[in-house]
Amino acid sequence: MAFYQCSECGSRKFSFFAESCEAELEVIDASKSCNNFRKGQMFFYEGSRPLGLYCIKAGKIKLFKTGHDGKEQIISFAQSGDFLGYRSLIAEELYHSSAMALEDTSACFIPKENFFKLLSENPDLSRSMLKSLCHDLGIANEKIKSMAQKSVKERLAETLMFLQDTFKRDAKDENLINITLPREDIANIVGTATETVIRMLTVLEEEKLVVLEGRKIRIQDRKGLEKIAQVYA
Amino acid sequence: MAFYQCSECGSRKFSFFAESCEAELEVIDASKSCNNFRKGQMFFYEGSRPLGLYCIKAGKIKLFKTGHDGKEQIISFAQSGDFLGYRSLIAEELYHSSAMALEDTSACFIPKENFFKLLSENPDLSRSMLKSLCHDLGIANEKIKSMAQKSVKERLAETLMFLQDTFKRDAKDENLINITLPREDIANIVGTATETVIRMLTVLEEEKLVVLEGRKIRIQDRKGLEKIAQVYA
DNA sequence: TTCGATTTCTGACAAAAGTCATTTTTACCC
DNA sequence: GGGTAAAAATGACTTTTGTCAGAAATCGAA
Repeated sequence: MAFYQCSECGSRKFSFFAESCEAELEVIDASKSCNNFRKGQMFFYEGSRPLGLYCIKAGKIKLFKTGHDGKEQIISFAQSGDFLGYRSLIAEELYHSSAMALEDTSACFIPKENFFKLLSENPDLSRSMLKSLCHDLGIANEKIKSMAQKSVKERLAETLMFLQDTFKRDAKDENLINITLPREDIANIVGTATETVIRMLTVLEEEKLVVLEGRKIRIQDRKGLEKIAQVYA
Repeated sequence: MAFYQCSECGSRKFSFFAESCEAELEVIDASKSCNNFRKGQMFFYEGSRPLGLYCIKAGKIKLFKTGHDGKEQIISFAQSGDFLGYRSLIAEELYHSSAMALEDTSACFIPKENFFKLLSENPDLSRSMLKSLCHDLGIANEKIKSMAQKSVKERLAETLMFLQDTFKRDAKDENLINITLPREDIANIVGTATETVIRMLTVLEEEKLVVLEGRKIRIQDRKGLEKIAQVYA
């Protein structure tokens, strides 16, 4: 397995290590291991014990929970520069969700002891994670409101914009959502049935808001989607 | 307005200041102000700028978001020992929710500069908040799954148990939910219509799981509720 | 390229939950 | 302690979304 130095990593600027000094990067290098994950491979499963965290170098990952009937609920995505699996680690809990690679992924694993040492020795890291968690909690609360109050169509519009924004980083065509998800996965973000997503996508296409290009989705009228999603109260 | 010293405060043991030393408590005392809020009074409104945070001495508060049609979504509650309004403060955002006293409440206000100073000087505070936020984010994600996958009846059962657990601290009768909420507020936690909550409560009463005592709700069969809520996968 | 499997799409129907109108009950205030 | 406004409860009906079955399209591997 190849080893990638943090100092050479192009994803570092997107990560919590963006501001870390050379000395700290060397400490991280000394404790980490680099791994490749094939599309479909699992990082961890709900209910298992966190032993550290992953810092994503390249690739895309979905984080999801599994309901009593086996249906997935996608909670979030991770991509280059993101930390993966740190929420449960810091909370000192078992994993509350599972993580699966959506494409071939390369990631570095930092064992928990080393990570906690970094955290206690670096107030800036601690502060930036604190800030990021507060932001994420705000997003989660907003999602709860959406689930409670918005229709499937509104939530789908919201989700399409979210996907566009989230994966625009290395998009060649910024209006073409830069991740290919089966309709089932989209349904598992929106929180509805696959058939309902399919029907609603057809409606959005009829309304000239999106264009369906096979499995890819093009955002045709972002303003129109925002209006439907009722982003503005 | 009376002033309460942190060192004398009975709620401190439930707060992030539980482990703070005398010296730190004096620093907090020096910067804070104590306030009383009448039932129905607002702490802050969605969209306004955080100027600090509240530490609750006594009383109960609801945190909620308002949807485009004016419907509230209750996000969480705060009670003695809880910090209020720190998520937006730390994220450096405008408030994403509003906070209203559900009963007469007494709380101390800590201005943001003083709080950030405390945070930067006290790694233990920072670490315990980090841990707590990670825990809360886990709860929020679980709620998203519930909203997406569970029926109203299942979510109501979940909510009743949540209310019992959350407010059991100074309950005289542990099976009687120790907070009186109108059905509308319960609906705004569950994420459904008021009439639906009323109907489902009737069903749960018919099934001998709860007893409705006016506006108060008694948990008759906790195990039965757990079964309905599908807490166990 | 072609086959086979998976995914997408469509239709018919069922179930869950929302809405609106009205009655009954409760809590609260003088 | 009675009157009143608010909240809870109930009923009828509508809308939204889910489910199941089956057809069409797409994708990926040989």
